Amino acid sequence: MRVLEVAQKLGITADTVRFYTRIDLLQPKVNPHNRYKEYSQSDLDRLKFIVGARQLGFTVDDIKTVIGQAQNNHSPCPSVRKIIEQRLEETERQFAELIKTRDRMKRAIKEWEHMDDKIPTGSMICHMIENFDAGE
Amino acid sequence: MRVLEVAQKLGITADTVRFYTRIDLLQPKVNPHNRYKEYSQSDLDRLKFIVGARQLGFTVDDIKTVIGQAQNNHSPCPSVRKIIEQRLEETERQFAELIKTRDRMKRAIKEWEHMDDKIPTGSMICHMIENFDAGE
DNA sequence: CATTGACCTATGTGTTACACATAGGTGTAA
DNA sequence: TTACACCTATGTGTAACACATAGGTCAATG
Repeated sequence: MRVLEVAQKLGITADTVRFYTRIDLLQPKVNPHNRYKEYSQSDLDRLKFIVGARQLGFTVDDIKTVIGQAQNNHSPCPSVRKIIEQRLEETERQFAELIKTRDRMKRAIKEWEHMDDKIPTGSMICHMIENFDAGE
Repeated sequence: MRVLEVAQKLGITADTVRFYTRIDLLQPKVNPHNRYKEYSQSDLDRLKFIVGARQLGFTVDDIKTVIGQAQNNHSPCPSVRKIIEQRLEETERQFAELIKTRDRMKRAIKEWEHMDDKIPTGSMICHMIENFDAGE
C-alpha cells in the first residue's frame, strides 16, 4: 500500500503518515525505482497502535518509548499506565486553563455589547481590552 | 527598565518579553554601549495591552493587526469584536475535543485496572491500547 | 584597584505534531 | 503519445514561546 491508502484506512492524512515515517516510527520498504514507500500489513498494524495511543493523549515521544520497550521484549504496560496518568494530569490542567479563557472571552463579549467603539488616544489602543478585568 | 523588570511587573517571563520584542510588537530603545534594551513607560503600556489580549484568546498575529489599525488612527474595536467571536468558536471546538480526550483517558484507566500486563507478541505492542475502543 | 561571583543580557536554536509548497512520478484515457 | 488529473518525496513553515550559550553588570571582597 502507498501512503494515501494507509492514511485513508485510518482516517488520517497522508502527511501524518509521512511524518511518522520520517521520524522512524514506521519503516516501510522503499521502491528503488521511484523511491515511493510501500507499507505492509505490519506497518498498518503499527500505525493503528500509534493512532490509538495518540487518541489517548500519548505524545509521539511516549509512543517511541513504548514501542522501544516492546521491541526489547519488555512489557510496555507498566509504562503505559504511568504515562496515561501523567498525560491525564496535564490534560486536566489544560482543561482548567481553557475554561478560564473561555469564560473570560464570553464575559468580555457580553460587557462589550454596551460599549462604544473609540478612536485610539495616546498609548491607548483599544479601551475595551484595556479596561477589561481578567480577574486574578 | 530592562527586560526582567517589565516582565516581573506583568507576571510573565523575560523570554516572553524578548519574543514580543523580536517580532517588533515592542520597540524599546537600545543602549549602544552594551546593546541592552531599555523599556519605557509606553512600552510597558503596550505590553499590558498585549498580555490582556492574549488572556482573551487573541493570537499574536491578531494583536499585530489591531495595533496596526490603531497606529493608522482607525478604531480597532470592530476588528476586536470580530476576532474574539472567531477565537471563541475555536476555543469551543478545542474544548469539545479536550473533553473527548479526557473522557477516553479516564475510561481507559478504569478499564485497565482489571487487566494484566502482557509481553508483546507478533505485531501486538500493548494489548491494553490495542483493544481499547476509542468510540466513533 | 583588581577580582570574584551571582545574576543579568542578547542571540541562536529547539520544541510539538503536523500542514503546506514544490518539483517530479503515475496511470488512464484520448 | 500526449494529455491531464492525481499522486509522491522532500524541504520548509507554523505558534508562542523555552532553553542554551557566550558575554555584560555590579556590589562585595582582597
